[in-house]
Amino acid sequence: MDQPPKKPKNRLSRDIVVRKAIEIANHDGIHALSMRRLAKDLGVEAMSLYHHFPSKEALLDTMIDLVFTEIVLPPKGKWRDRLRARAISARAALVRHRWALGLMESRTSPGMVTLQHHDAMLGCLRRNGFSIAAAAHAYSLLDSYVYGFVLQQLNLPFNTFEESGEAAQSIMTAVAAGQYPYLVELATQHVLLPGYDYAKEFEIGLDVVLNGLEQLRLAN
Amino acid sequence: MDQPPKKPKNRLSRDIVVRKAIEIANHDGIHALSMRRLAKDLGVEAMSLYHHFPSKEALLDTMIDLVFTEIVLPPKGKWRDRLRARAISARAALVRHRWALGLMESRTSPGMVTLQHHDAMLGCLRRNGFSIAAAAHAYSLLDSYVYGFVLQQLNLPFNTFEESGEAAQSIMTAVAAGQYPYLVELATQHVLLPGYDYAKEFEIGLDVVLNGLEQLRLAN
DNA sequence: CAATATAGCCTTACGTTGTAAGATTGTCAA
DNA sequence: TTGACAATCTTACAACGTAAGGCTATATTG
Repeated sequence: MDQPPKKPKNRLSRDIVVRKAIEIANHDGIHALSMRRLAKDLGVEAMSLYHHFPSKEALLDTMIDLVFTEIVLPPKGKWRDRLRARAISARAALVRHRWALGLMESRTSPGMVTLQHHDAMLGCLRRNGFSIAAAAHAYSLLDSYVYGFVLQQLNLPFNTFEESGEAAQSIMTAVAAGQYPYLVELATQHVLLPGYDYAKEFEIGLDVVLNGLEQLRLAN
Repeated sequence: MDQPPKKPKNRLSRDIVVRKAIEIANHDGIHALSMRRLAKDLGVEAMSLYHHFPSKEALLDTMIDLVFTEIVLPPKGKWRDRLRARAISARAALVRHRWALGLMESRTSPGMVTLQHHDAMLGCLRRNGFSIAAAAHAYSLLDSYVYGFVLQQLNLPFNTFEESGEAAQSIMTAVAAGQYPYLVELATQHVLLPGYDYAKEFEIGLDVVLNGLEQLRLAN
């Protein structure tokens, strides 16, 4: 009845689990996140996780909700500045957690935090002269831009231009053959130039969108 | 040496395979698309598919490329009308194939068709008074809006409001408790009203974006 | 204090997945 | 007819999510 090094009893919790899951997804990609891998990183067996989450789906939902927690809507200030800050915050969060957008697509239930967030956004619009219809338009337009920009940023062709793959080879030959002249022009004379920052691209488009929102607001 | 019903020798081909794969994904969801299921629907064994595609990943890439084929950029007309038609065409294709957006995120190589498409878009801008920088901005803004709108449309909260689930229950109690007042307002007084069409929402935002592009064009 | 309940973790097992390796077959050329 | 080659099938394996139930340390109760 010897009692070997008594385990310190590091209990799990929903919070610890989901945080480690996000860590894995951020570090090794969402495909690397399996229940067994997650359990091992927590010093535990796979089935133990099911005492805290009914399924992997539920875990993924919780992860997304936690990402939305990182998106902040400033409570004070001019509506335009608040929406602008929130958009920038949202983009940052979604880029920090590259896996989040891809997960959103297949997720079913929005989650409390997400709903709360949407509600706050609509509130900001409604209390600043946007009619219900205009608020719907603005909400749709602004978030569409943010999500879409991130989606595009995450798999920009230029990311893969420098990659070494079999596919890259055939692409390069096509480029050399004079196909894609405008893509080449854009790459060589703009994107690949030193000092180019894609984040700036985001804010330029964002200001265009915000100008559009102002029109929507005034048009009633 | 009896020869039972001689098989008509329906040979496979990349095209037949990818088309059936899309059919399955459209009909039963992308999660239902396994190599075994796909093979069975083609009257074949799973491993036979690997003579036409090196991996499932390659198959998925090809599927996405085929979706992009459905996005048409009218070759003639005013640039604004062309871009508008393309955006509408793009949204239609991405909604027709709900799985495509979710796949884009994890895909690595763009594929010839996709690159060709991007190049045509840039060409339309460059040949209509957009500077390289302005073309980059416009390209980014327009596609971001389209992708983001579809992403949002595919998992709109309102889709799940009427669903019967455990999660829906807790949401409804929160709604009844007066949380999410602006979401409720939007739902009851706008979205859930007869005659509301989300497609119209898309075109409203699209025109705002196109107005913004015009500004970008004139500003240099 | 001892007895019992229970929450937290583990073991085992099943069906499904993508796909590696190699056998088998059907088709066409010589 | 023979041979070659391309297309298909058989078998097998490791990894996946997770159902069912067992074990054990801690908390609750008498």
